[in-house]
Amino acid sequence: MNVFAEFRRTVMQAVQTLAEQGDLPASLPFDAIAVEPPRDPSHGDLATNVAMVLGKPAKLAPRALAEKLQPLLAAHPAVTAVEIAGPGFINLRLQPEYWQQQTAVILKAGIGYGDSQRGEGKPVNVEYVSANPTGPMHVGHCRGAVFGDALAALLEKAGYQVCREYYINDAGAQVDVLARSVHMRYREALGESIEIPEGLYPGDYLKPVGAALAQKYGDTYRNAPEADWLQTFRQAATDAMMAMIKDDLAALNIRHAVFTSERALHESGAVQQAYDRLQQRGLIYTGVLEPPKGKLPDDWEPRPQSLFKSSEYGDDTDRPLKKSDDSWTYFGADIAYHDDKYRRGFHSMIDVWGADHGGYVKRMKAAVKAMSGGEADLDVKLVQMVNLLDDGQPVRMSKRAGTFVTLRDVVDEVGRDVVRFIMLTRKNDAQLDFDFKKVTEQSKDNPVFYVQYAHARISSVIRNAATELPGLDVTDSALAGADMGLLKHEAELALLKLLASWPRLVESAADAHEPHRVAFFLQDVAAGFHGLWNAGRDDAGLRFLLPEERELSRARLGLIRAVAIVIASGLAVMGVTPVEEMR
RNA sequence: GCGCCCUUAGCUCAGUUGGAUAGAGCAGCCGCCUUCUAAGCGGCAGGUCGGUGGUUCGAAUCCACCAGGGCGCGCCA
Repeated sequence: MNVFAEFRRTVMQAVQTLAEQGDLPASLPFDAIAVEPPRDPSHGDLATNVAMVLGKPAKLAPRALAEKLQPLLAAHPAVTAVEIAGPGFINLRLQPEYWQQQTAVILKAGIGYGDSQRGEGKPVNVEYVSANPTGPMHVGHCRGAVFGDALAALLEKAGYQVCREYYINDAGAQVDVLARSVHMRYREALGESIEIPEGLYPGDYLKPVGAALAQKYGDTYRNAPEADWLQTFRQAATDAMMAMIKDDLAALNIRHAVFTSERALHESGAVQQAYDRLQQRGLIYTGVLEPPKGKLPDDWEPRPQSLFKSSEYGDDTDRPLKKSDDSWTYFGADIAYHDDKYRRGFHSMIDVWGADHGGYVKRMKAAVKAMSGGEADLDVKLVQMVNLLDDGQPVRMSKRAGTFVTLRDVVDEVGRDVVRFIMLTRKNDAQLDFDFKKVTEQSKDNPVFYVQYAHARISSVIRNAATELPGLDVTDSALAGADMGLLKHEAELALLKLLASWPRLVESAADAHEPHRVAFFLQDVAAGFHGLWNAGRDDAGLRFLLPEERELSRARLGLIRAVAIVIASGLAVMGVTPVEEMR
């Protein structure tokens, strides 16, 4: 249950009632009506802009409209006061009982608290990572991986049916380079002493792939022409690389449901079919592109190519689907891939890309719009760079010097939960510093620690309850039966109100495709809890465990368990495991 | 030259999709441990929301132009 959504319905019903009485025009637009927590808590529990939004269409001054609504809203049993403020805000105050009972709601819902039906089970496709299958994942892939996975979890919590998907770029020239690199390792495994030429992949991770091929084929392909072995080696190599990548992702607890191969799209004819469909719509022509502005390549010359009219769908220029030698461009295949998603029933697609692909966004959105006749929507989330630091000093990375930082290095160094949490502490389009020293520091500078510490403290209190209050049933279902009316302190009520806004946050974060909001929300919740904890130091009457007052203790244990549940629920979206104790 | 993103406290960043007096952490200053983990908490101070116009009841948020920073810019992937 979402408090704000519930009262939004109450507000709309009040407007409806006035309309039926003839006091307001019928069919007023409800879309812009919002019921929110007011920024300043002294304004009350809930604030609505209804009078200001409907003032103009109803041809009434906002404050006059608010006055008409006032008695209707005051009739709600939980409402204790309806105040009109400023330009026409309506502020509602609710009975403390209303908030107090949210404790039991949370305890009963458990980790599923905040689950929403906002998505109505609609399918959403989230494509993320999609690192080229040419080597292990490096730290640069990490943020997109975590972001995409958390976004997928967030959308699931908001009631969407989510497909986590990975696009394998196994058709370009880079996988041929991979195959040649593996052939070198194959020869090496057969006893040759080799030197990896410039332009091939030098990494040691290809040695076992070469060795396996040597085992399997002996020296069959040792001196054979490339045409004999390229396909076989390419397949073996990309399979091995994908296995390695899946392994790296598993270290982050990331598992995609669908892997789509670019090569398979070519081989099945899907690329050609997508091309044909666009051609039938008259969106393809043969033309010559303008030379690129700024830096003109030395060897630039005008050549006719197959172009897609992406400029008709918001792109800056038309884009090539085929190269001048008539082979497919990457974009050509990517259109087929998105067409394939659309045909699998996804009218809502999200792609998570690195920021260096920003120049590609417009054409891909244009393609999705064109293919689906405007039915499907693509949102591209660009994930900015991560600056790796160690105690404030930039970590220099160089493949040649062997200081290349892989995803696995980072996870091994600081742990999966830390990586996942930190990667979500910035909005996706802002750069992020990742400091090995700071992220493992146990202080409130470190948001992972701060939130985990709150959860651990609550677990500690529950453990201590056994000795302080012998015989007390501290299961959630038992605590839900406590007299929550005893939670009267201002700080307790403030914390309860914050917890009750979790379902609303899930929905707004899911709408905006912004999982980082969960991380910030959890820091607020943790701060509220730590504050309450310390209030018990100044005033012993505010402690959670009071042997003399069993019923009050039960209510407070219920409250802090509700805090733990909301933290666990948020961490679940982020893919982080809540801890029971620190170390 | 063009496109996209960014610009909020000394620093790092939020800002509930246009709401009321713009928030948090760090750094600075002042307090709080015989009590459930002080690994924490409370308080003070700190702002022309890059700039100028516009849209409206109302703008950090939307639009236009300008300035600064980042990324990208024929067939690469």
